[in-house]
Amino acid sequence: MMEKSIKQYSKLFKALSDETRLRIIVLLTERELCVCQIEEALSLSQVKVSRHLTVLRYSGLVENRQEGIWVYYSLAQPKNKIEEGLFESFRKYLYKEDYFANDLLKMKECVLRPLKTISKKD
Amino acid sequence: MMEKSIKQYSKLFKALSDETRLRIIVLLTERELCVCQIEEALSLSQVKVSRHLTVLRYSGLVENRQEGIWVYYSLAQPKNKIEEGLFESFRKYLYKEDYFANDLLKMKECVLRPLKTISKKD
DNA sequence: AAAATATATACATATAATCGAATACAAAAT
DNA sequence: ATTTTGTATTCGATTATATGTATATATTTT
Repeated sequence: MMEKSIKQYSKLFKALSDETRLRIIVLLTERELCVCQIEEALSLSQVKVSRHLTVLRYSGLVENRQEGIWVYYSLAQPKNKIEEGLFESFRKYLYKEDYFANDLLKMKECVLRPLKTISKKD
Repeated sequence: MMEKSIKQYSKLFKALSDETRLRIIVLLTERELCVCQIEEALSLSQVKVSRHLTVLRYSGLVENRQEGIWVYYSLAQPKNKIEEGLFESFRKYLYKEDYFANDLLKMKECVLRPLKTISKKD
C-alpha cells in the first residue's frame, strides 16, 4: 500500500519524539540493558521505563529477550536507510552531548555492579 | 542548560512525526515553495498546510520569506549533526519511495505553471 | 475606494499521549 | 507453598495534537 512508507517514517519519528525514549535509545546504542538497569541509570520509575520500552518495542526500534526474571532490551536491526543513518548519528554524535553523556556514564556504573544490588528509585 | 539538548532533539523528532509535515519536508528538500504550491502538490486544504508549516517553523526546521502576497518556505540550515544527517538521508533515499516520489512529481508539475497572479504582473 | 487573493489565526472538538498509583503476572528464592 | 523480585498492565486524570469551519490580516488588482 502506498501509505505504508509514510506511516512507517512518521511512526519512527513519533517514537523518538519523547525525551525519555530518546534517553533510553541512546543508552541502548551502547549495549543491551534490562529494565531495572535503565531505571537506575536514568533515575526513573519502573512504570515509566517499562511503558516507554513498550512503545519503543511496538515501533520496532527495540527488541527484547527474557532471561529468568529479567527482560533485556536492545536496539533492533535498522529497517531502512533512515533508521540506519539515525542509529549511526546517535552513536557518532549524541554521546558527546552533556545530558546523554551523563546518562551513559551512570549506566556504565550501574552495569558494573551485579543486578541484585541495584536499588529502587523513582 | 543541561536539558536543552535533549529537548532540542525530541522537538525535532516531534516535528517530523506527522505524516503531513513529513511530506512537506520532503518537498522542501527539493526546493523552496510557497504555501499554495504545497497545497496543490499534496492536495491538502489551505488551513492544514499553513498550520503544519507554522509548526515546522517553530521547530526551526523551515524558514519563510514573504514576497508580495506569497510566503515562501524553505528548509533551514541544519542546526546540528543529527539534522544534517537527516536532511541528507531524506534527499538520498526518501524521494525513491512511492508516496514521496508521487508528491515530488506532482510538485514539479505545479511549479512549471506560473503562480496565477504573476502572469498578469509580467 | 472595493474586490480578489494568499496566508494566518480563533474557536470548538475529537483523538491521542503521558503520567502516577495501584495491581497483576511470572520466575526465583525461601 | 509462600514470599520476593523484576516487569507489564489497568485505571483515571491531565495535557497535548490534529482537524474543520469560520474569520482575520495583508497585499495586490481593479
